[in-house]
Amino acid sequence: MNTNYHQIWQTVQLIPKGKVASYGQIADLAGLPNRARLVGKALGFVPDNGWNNKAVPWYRVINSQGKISLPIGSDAFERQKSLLQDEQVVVIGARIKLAEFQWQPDLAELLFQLKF
DNA sequence: AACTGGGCTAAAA
DNA sequence: CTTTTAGCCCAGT
Repeated sequence: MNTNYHQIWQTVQLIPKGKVASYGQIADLAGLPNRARLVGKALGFVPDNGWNNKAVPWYRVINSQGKISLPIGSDAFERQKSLLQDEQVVVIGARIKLAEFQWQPDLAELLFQLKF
């Protein structure tokens, strides 16, 4: 697989349970500025069934407006919403409440984990 | 070598 | 609050 995808998945794994981050934020932290769309694409490849959905918590990534980016009412949307709610994240409609952008990574720790 | 369409964004209306 | 607009970048085709 693409190196960029690994960089992205790796960064997404750093989002703590019960918190969320935006596509752009993940792109920046992964060292890929201005590539939010790539993050969306990369997350689309993460299997959401069984064991793997906890290895890479794709559902903790939302858009810059604080909302779930998937089409409202789609299966994928409902899946993301319930996975977030399982972690006590409040979701009203597509909008995330209480957990918006509250993930503040420790930069030193982040860089360490990314093996920079 | 184009061309296209995305799980995007910031700013403006 | 919402929708639009105009940038944006690149993997896949």
